[in-house]
Amino acid sequence: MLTLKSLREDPEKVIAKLAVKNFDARAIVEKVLALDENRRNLQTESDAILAQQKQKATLIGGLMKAGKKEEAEQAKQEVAALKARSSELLAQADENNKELESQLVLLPNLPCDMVAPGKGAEDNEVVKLGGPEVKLPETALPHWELAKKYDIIDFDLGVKLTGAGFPVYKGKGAKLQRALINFFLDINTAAGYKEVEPPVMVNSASGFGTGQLPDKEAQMYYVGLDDFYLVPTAEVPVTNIFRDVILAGDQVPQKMTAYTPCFRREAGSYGKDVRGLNRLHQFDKVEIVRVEKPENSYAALDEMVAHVESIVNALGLKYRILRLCGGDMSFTSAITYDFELWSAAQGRWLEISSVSNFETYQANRLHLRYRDDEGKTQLCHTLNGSSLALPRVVAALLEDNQTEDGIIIPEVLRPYTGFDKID
RNA sequence: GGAGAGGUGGUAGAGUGGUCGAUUACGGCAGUCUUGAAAACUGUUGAGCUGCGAGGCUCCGGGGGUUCGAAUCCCUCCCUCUCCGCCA
Repeated sequence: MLTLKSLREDPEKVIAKLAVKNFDARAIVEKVLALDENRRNLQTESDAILAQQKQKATLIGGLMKAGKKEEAEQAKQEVAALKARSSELLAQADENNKELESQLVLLPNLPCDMVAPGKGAEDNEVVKLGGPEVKLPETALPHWELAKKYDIIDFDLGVKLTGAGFPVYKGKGAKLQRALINFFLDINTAAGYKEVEPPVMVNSASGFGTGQLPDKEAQMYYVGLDDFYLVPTAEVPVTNIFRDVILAGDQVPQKMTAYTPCFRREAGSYGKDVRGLNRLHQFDKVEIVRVEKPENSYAALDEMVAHVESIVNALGLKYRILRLCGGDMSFTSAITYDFELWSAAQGRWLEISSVSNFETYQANRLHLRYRDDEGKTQLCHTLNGSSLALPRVVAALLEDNQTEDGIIIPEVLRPYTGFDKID
């Protein structure tokens, strides 16, 4: 969430910046500022009364010891009056501050200066086009047909076991999943990211820390009996490693990578956009997460984009990189680059990675700070990116690499798969 | 899941109703000494909110309660450890 300080210092900038995300923030900003002012007034007043109460309590202790019972009784009466007033003020403050927080979390992160305004996906800027052109045989099939033809992914069986969006990978299909996960993890660790294997269920504090709660609650699977959420991305458990942490200056940056299955309810989605592997309720993803000092976070972002691009290049697939416009960016992001692979058989681009800088937005929720050169605590910047999400990589790989006699496995994956063709 | 013991600052570990944001040790930082380092000695060393400042307030796992006063007593939830049960 945004810091109160940034709102107090320049509310008009906040409103103008959020307009880039097509978010009309004026009403909320004004409400927050009023609540903040009220918060400080209530605190000033209650602090003064609490100070008096404490003084008197100490006094009473002395009187009791000295055996001056009557004076002590008198003082107790006085405290009772103070206490009535202070508890009233504290109750008011409590209510005020809850309201303040509930308003504050409604404000999305500010887009950074590089982000252009825009309504939706059609306004995103293509910053790079790469990879080989795709030439498909006459008989080219979409991946869901290929999956059936070679018996490598069974969507119907998943429906039987669980429901739509929970495919079963079989044979070379299953092996390919494992190969991709290992390949991604290896290339990430080689680039200096530390591998972690986090839980795939998190508590609500973690859900709040990265911004899934309260606004995206309906996107997550919820285990009610234990009050846990299935992770929608490894970003949640990995970033929350740093919740309530103050890092020493030399402990920043932190670079982590993790594989997890990801669980998303995707309520209300249907149609050909969700056909096959295009959108699933459970899918595999390898994530990279970084914690940076503010002055380094944009260099880190560029590095992450270049890193993801190197992975995509290694797979030899046609891709493009988009810089998302304000209207298409996520709630918590300050800037996002999306990677898409071209699916010739479907005639559409498939998103396989999203790399974002959150600046202090998550860190403020997480209470993630570092100690600067002067020994002061400062909020860190957090970043993350997919490197990569598997299903659409598999979709593009199956479709773009199909030949008359099978699907060709990219060179870099062969040490992991142990086969060079699916046939 | 059952029984018991616990959760205190970066760490270890005191503190069972009053001047305790908390003894002490270790660690960290600064200084003295030293050619330099170590050792020794001295000082310093939690976080947040608030205030121009002096200062004030809050926080001893979370929440609630008792009391003039709570780290300390009560209730409740969470977590850790030991034993038993179960089990990959």
